[in-house]
Amino acid sequence: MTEELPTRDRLIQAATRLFRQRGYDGTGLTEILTEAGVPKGSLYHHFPDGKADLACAAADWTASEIIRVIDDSFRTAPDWRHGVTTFCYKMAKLFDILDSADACPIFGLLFEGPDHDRFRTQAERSFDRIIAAAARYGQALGMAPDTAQDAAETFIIGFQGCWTLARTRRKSDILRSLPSRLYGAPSQ
Amino acid sequence: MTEELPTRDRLIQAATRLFRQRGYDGTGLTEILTEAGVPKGSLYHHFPDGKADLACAAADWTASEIIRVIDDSFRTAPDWRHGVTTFCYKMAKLFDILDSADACPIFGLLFEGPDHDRFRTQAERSFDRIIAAAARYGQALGMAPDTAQDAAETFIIGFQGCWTLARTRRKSDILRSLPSRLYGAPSQ
DNA sequence: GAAAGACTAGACCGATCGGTCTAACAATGC
DNA sequence: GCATTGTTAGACCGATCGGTCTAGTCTTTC
Repeated sequence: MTEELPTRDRLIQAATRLFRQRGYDGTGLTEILTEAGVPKGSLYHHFPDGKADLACAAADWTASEIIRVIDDSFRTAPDWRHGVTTFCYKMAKLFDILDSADACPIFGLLFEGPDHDRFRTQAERSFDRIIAAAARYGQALGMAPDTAQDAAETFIIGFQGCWTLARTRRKSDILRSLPSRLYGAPSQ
Repeated sequence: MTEELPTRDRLIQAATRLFRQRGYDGTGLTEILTEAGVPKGSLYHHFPDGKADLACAAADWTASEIIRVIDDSFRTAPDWRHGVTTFCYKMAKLFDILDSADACPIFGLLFEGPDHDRFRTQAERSFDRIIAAAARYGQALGMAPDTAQDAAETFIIGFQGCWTLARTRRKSDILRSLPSRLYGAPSQ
């Protein structure tokens, strides 16, 4: 018996994939429904506010996935740099596996969408969750709370910038270059 | 006599503004035309491929504007860090003047649009122009060519990441924090 | 002044858009 | 078996979408 995802999850995952490729406004509900194999009535049942609800769920889900990669990368890391490096290598691998033209739905939410403030708040929450997850590992590795928070922010800022440039150039090596950019910066 | 912009420029600037706020797919031609005060026939005259042409022109124009800020920031800078710092302060000021929810159209192009590869190529070109402009100042300040290129990439990667987080949090201070993140990184 | 090219103007078009809504089916509890 | 709740199903709707196209005006050249 094939493991079948609940309807709601099928919608979220289909939406995540399509929002990644086309952005929020560039993705029509019909495409999502077709990919998820779900009728329209079900969409509004599970997400009463429709497309916007779905987008926020997609961002939450994506943040959770990224946090999972952070967990896998930092759990056994001997130091911060090692954790960051492992994360970048894992994400670079994902980048190669997925179509490299795909964006992250969290970023996409920032740039578009009718309900501007809602999306910005959702993006903020998603970023904050990711940064907090990384900061916890910073602390576990011996950093003071403020230092860990700063390090985590810088890491995620840099990662996000690298992801964007990597997508532009279609080169996952840019993701792998993040640790040396942050921790082996050129001297003045 | 009021200085009146040529039609083409009016279209580009209106598009730049609206793409920034709403993204490519979230912005309709009617809105652009209304804001620019230009009829539809003119749009297709100046931009035969329509909306996509206009988006690419908007990205080019935006890159030129960013390069202008780089020029203003680095022209009299005594060292690299000083140039980066000035740039960040100028952009933070712009961030406060403009609606902070606005994105940069270059980023927007990456996440959406029907003609995917064209937009990616355009974004690549725009980013490369910006990075090259910064790298030239790195060299003028005494860096070896490779080092200057790396420093410029890291700077733009970091800036772009900071811009995104600043937008999420509606705090221009994140932009101002970039130099200390890059050049005063926490030690391991 | 006429011709050609550049540019403006806006009606029209088929397609897609996201949301609404009614009907039907499935699951659970009594 | 019936009632209630949860969930699926898809037709329908008005609005918006970007592009096409014809007609008109303006500018330049001969």
